[in-house]
Amino acid sequence: MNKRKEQKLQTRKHIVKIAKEVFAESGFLSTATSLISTKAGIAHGTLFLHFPNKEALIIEVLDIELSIISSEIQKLLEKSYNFEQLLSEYLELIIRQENLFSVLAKELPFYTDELRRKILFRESMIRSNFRKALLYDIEEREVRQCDVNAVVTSVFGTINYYLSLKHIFVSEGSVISKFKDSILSVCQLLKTEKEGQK
Amino acid sequence: MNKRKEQKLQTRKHIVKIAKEVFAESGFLSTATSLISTKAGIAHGTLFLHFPNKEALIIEVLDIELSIISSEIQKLLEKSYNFEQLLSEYLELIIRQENLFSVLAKELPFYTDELRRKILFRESMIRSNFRKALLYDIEEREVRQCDVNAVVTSVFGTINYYLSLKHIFVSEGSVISKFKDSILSVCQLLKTEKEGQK
DNA sequence: TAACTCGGTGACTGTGCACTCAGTAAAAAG
DNA sequence: CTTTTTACTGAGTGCACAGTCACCGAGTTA
Repeated sequence: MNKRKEQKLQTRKHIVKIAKEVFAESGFLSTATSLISTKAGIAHGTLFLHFPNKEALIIEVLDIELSIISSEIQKLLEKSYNFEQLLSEYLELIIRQENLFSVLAKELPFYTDELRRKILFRESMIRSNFRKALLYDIEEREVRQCDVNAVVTSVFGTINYYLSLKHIFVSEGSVISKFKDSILSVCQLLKTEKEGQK
Repeated sequence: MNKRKEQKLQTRKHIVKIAKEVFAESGFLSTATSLISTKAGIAHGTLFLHFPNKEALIIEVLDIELSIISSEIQKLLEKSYNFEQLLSEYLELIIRQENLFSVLAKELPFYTDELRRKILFRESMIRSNFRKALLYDIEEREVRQCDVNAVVTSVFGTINYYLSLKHIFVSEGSVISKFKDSILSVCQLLKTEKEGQK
């Protein structure tokens, strides 16, 4: 009862590890399960012994990735930055996992409801933190009055745009790195005139 | 030599007409050619008699649609609006063809180079007009100094975001209608303090 | 009218894919 | 040692889809 369970667990872990790599490289939707099994050095059937179907594997991988991201975000928030610094740090976080973020941005419209809900749920939590930061900045008179929701959506939309068309904007390396300053430049518009007018 | 050519032309036109409808409804990528032939009331093979492959049909349909959009944009430009009005009119234009725009926003990352180039070429022309309008506004002191490119990309990114996730934001009807005011609210940030501070 | 042309047909082919299942060998249980 | 359990195998199945081709029949030409 020991050696077998141990082995099975190892195989499962190994599948998840390889799947994570392959998915981040080629996307969840267009990656064939047979590719994962080949890369993992196991039979195709073995995959479906550990996961009832492809989607279950995707969900497993995604849950792991999303919780890692969430905990990183949490760390950022504890430093209680203002909007601009929060955005800057968030962009750095994306850069570190840009392949995955890019895949999600591209494929999100085509996911099943469950997958999409998971992703959008995390995103909405992150957004609410950005809203809070912005509202605080406004109270502190660091930032002009504005439609907080509109600003946050605009920022997320812009990031999403760069990520989903990543391979058009850069042939290799990070899009977000390349356009970080451009994305952050919106913050200048937000600032009250005294500092913003440059 | 007459009746046949006539008939052939009619069939071709009919295919394009039906394809336009089905593609706008279900997207270029996920629409099966067999569905188009069924809806058009012709044999599956007939389709490949008029078009060498699926992509050729897509290109035909897309070229027609894009040129219609281009000419509409041209009309807008002749009225030489400022940035805010131009954006407002552009959003109205999108609303009129929102299904098509939504499909393009979603699928763009997955198109072949040729298809993508066609779409991005039109888009880049439209963007350059937005840049011009914004630069003019800045000269006229209607608008603050800002990173023109960043602002335009941000606006297009936001629109793209709403379009690509349309079915999440609204169950039916137009997303852009719903969020038009929100998208336009960025223009308030652009305005010089005298008017913008509200 | 006979011979030929050609637009249209739809069953068929090939491909890529998720998922299955009878069989195997090694571990666990008796 | 024998029986049972089980992780794993990989050829096979079913499906969706783009694209093909031998054939048909109406239109055109001689």
